[in-house]
Amino acid sequence: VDRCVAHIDLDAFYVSVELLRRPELKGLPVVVSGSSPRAVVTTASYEARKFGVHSAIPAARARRLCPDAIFIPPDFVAYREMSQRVMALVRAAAPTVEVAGLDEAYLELTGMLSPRAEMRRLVSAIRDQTGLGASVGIGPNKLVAKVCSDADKPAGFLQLTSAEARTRFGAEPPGLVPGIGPKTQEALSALGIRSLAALAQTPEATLVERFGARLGPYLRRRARFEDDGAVSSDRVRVSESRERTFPEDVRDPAELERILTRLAHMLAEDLEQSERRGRTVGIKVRLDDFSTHTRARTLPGPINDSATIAAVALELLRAFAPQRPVRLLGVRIAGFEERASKQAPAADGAGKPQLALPV
DNA sequence: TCTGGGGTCCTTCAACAT
DNA sequence: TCTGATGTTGAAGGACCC
Repeated sequence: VDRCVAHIDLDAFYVSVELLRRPELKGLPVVVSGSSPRAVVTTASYEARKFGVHSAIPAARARRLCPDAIFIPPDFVAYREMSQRVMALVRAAAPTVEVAGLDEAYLELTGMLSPRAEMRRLVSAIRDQTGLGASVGIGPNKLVAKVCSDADKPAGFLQLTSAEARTRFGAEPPGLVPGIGPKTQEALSALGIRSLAALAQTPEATLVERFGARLGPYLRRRARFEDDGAVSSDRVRVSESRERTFPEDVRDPAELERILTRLAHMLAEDLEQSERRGRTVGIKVRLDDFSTHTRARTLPGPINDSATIAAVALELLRAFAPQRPVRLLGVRIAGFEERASKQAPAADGAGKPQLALPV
């Protein structure tokens, strides 16, 4: 049975939602980002990208790169609402859909007579009913589908086999492929491996030696565009957190405790509303040198009240007693109790190893 | 000049159980 | 009883993703 998977990705999603409300900005460089001195760009319009403004760069740098850009603060409520409208259309197009963020989804199309036509219809439906543009990739697995949707945007539509993907992207750096980030790419480069083709041809033993028994073979499979990961609808949240980066580092312990208490309340509010309880409460502390530290404690039973979360979090913070100015503080809960579950068979599709690479 | 917020999952290590 | 292999849990740190 030949698999067929599609990946659909909304083009410049946040910016596009903003342009629906403010069409007079169409054609201009538009950037969605927070305004704090430490904010980063969440999305840039294609006009802004010409100036080198991309997601994840500091907003201050974006302003220098493109002083004429229109900066708009993010409105996640609007994006979530629009995302739900789009995903309803996506789910109507295939029985198995994996939503992978507000602006993208995988569709299992195996066995479908005309996947291309179906995806064309879906893109049209999204455009007609929401005004948003989307790019589509189709392939024998999620990896090929994802790389294809990315390669051709905006308004892309690309279908490749694994062999075709190897040919087309062989000269690209390994980081083109999802799952190979900056650290891994750097480690590969140190081995002289600077392209997907080179990675695909590297003996497995070499990669195992450097990256371990799981990550090594995984990297080689990625470069060969092999992927047996399942398109899985029902994914359950494993943890939930609230965190804040301060405009300026905070040293005062009392101030940190007030902030942590507030974060605990925000987290608890959500948990109580959705009637979820967890056993593990943790904190996250990022210091001025950007080192990140976490501390956690598992309680005898599940809880979700703000008093308990705050109490545990404060204890953890006092025990950690940061010795440097703090840039970010967060609180997290995990270990949720089973939800009145219709047990799923946990049909795992091959894990995705990721490894810490010293140096 | 730095580097958000919300997540997932992997690895390592220690403690403990079998 | 001692020792080793092996599994489970929890904690901490990281890599990576959108």
